[in-house]
Amino acid sequence: MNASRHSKSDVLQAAMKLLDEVGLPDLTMRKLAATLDVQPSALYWHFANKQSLLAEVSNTIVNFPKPVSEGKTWQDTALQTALALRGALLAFRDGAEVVSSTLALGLGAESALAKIESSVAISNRQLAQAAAQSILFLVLGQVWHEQQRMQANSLGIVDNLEETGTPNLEVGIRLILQGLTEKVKA
Amino acid sequence: MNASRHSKSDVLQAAMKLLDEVGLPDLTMRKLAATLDVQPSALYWHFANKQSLLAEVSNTIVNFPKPVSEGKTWQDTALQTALALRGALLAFRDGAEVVSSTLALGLGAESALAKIESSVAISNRQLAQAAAQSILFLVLGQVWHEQQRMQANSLGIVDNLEETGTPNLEVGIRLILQGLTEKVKA
DNA sequence: ACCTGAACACCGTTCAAGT
DNA sequence: ACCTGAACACCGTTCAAGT
Repeated sequence: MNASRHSKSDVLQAAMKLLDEVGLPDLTMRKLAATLDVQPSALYWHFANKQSLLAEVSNTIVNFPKPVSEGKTWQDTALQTALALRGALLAFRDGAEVVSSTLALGLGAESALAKIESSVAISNRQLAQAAAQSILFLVLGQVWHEQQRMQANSLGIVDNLEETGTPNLEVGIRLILQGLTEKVKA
Repeated sequence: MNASRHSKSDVLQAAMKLLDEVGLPDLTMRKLAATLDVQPSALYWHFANKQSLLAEVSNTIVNFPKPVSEGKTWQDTALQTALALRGALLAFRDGAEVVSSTLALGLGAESALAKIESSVAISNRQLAQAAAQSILFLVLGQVWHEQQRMQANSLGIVDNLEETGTPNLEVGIRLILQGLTEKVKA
């Protein structure tokens, strides 16, 4: 089906496609190689190891455009940025888990934090950083939860339908922004 | 060294000891069996699978006493509860990752959320729940990050010494509590 | 520049059978 | 009640060699 050779970005694209189709637990180097009609060992010419591959997958997932800030309060911009991150994570199966792990290992996806942090337009940068981190973890945690439920539901596990996805997220973000606003006022 | 047979709680204890010694990636069923002088298959008499084992590990990790609330504002109690959770997660190697995963899969550790939620003594329970979830994800995300850095450092990876562990966490929690306080006042 | 072939050192899990 | 033995169906990764 495909006799030609592959570039690094071919492998990355195939990885993201496979991730979206089968989820993170089934995204193995061997299955990825199979989709490219190649031996597993061939992948190691393009990427040092699986973690590096997943790091680039993560970078691609969180590479969404930063919402414009014209004519909005910084609080609005920050909220929009957080929701844009949520959307980016939801665009790929298990996106939140992939990005969380990469971030925890310090291997990539830092732009997610950077975008949120730059949207928090207050002069106390130390405070802005703490708030941005909080928002980041909140979005990652909530979306991870949400995506896991999606998979559980698709597998027929009934899961006591306690649907509190987006509302809770937005409420949480607003609480942080509210706290920030008060703290800056004082 | 140990010719006697084992109970379920023996296995659980051994799992937690091994986790603390070698970390989550090396906590395998085969290695766990070896520490008990038993075949890997023996573990499956006690636990249906590895996830169930990790769920019980998670439950044990987050089984810390809820701080007393006498003579404190609910904001103080909530903060103390969050910090107690932080301490509980830090008490075991990779504690945050273990608990995060179990929570995401919906297999256990719900008491962590319950304790935080019950400390948020406001009448709007919907709001309290959103805030509690935010605090939970914040603590988990931050401690995960922290524990990963600990391991990276212990492996000699220099890691640009950007030490912002506890301070950021406490700041983030205070922001949420501040936002909550304002919202309740209004 | 990109891939094969073969191997190494592992995994989680099942299941019949033993005591 | 608790465990063994043996197997099944996988993993990630390395490395010499090929084109």
